[in-house]
Amino acid sequence: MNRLSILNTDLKSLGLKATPQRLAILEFLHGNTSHPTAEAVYQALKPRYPSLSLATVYNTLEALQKAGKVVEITINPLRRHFDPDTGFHHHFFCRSCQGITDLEGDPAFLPRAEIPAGFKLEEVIIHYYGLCPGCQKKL
Amino acid sequence: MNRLSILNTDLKSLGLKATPQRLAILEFLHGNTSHPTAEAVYQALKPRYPSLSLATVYNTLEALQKAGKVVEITINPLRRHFDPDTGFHHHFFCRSCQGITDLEGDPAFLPRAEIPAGFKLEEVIIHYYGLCPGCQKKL
DNA sequence: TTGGATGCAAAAGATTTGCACTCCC
DNA sequence: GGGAGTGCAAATCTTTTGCATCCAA
Repeated sequence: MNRLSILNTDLKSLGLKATPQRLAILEFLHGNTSHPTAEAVYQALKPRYPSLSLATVYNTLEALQKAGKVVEITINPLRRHFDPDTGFHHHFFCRSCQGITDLEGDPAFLPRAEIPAGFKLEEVIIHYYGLCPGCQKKL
Repeated sequence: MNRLSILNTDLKSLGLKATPQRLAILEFLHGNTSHPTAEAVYQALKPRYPSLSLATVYNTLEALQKAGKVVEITINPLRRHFDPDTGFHHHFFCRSCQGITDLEGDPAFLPRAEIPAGFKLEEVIIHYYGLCPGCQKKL
C-alpha cells in the first residue's frame, strides 16, 4: 500500500470523500513542521494542482481540524497557522521573522489548578515568544 | 488631582500627546476586564466622542502597547483583543461565546526549561480554552 | 509655530460565502 | 444518480495606510 492509498483510507475513515485536492493537502501536511497558513498550503500546491482554489484549502483545513487531523495555532496575531502534528507539544514564535518552532512539552507539567469552578477546561496552550537564533544574529 | 489629570500626566510621561481621544480611550480601558477589540473600544466611545475614528483607536492601542500600558491578547483566531491589565495573569477563552476571562497565575510556575539553546525567550503565554459557566448551561 | 495626531476614505489581507458545476461513492 | 466537494468571484471582516487638516505643547 503506497502513501496515497493510506491517505485515501485515512480520509474515508474520517467520513470525508477522498478527492485529489484533499489527498494533495494531506500529503503536503504529512510530517510538515513549517506550520503553514492556508495561503502557504495553497501556494505550495498550486504548481502541481493548478486548478486548486484557496477556498478548497480553507474548507479542507477546517474539515481536517474537525476530524482531529490538524490543529490550528493561534500564536500570530495576524494570521492562522496549521499544524499536522496533533501530539502534545508547544510552539515558539519569533517576533522578528514570525517563524514558529516546535518545542517539546511535558503533559504532566500543565497548570490547571487555577480554573474557577464552573468552567469546563478543554485545552491548555503554552506559547513562547521571543527571537529565534537566526534573527538574534541579524539584530 | 482628578482622574483625567492623572491620565493626562500618564500620557505625557510616556512621551505621548494628551489628546482628548487618547484620554477617552485610556479612561475606558482603566480597570476594564472585558478584553475589548479595537472595534469594541470604538463602539463604546463613539456615542460620547462622535468624531472618533477607528484608525485613531488602532493608533492609540498600538502606542499604548509600545508604551507597555496595554497588552495584546492573541487567543481568538479571528481578532485581536487588548488588555489594560499588564500584571501577570492568564486568560480563559470560551469557544462558544468567545468571551475572555482573567485567571490568576503564578509566575514561579512557568515552564521554560525546554527552550533550545540559541533562542531568546521574552515571554511565556498560557491560554486556557473551553466553555465558560454560562455557555455550559446553554449547551 | 510645528510636528505629532486625527479623521476620512481607500486599500490591503485574511477568511467566508453563494452558486453553478463536477465527480466521488 | 445524488450529494458532497470544488472553483470562481464577490462579499465580509479586520487592520493598515495615505493624506489633508487639526491642535497640543
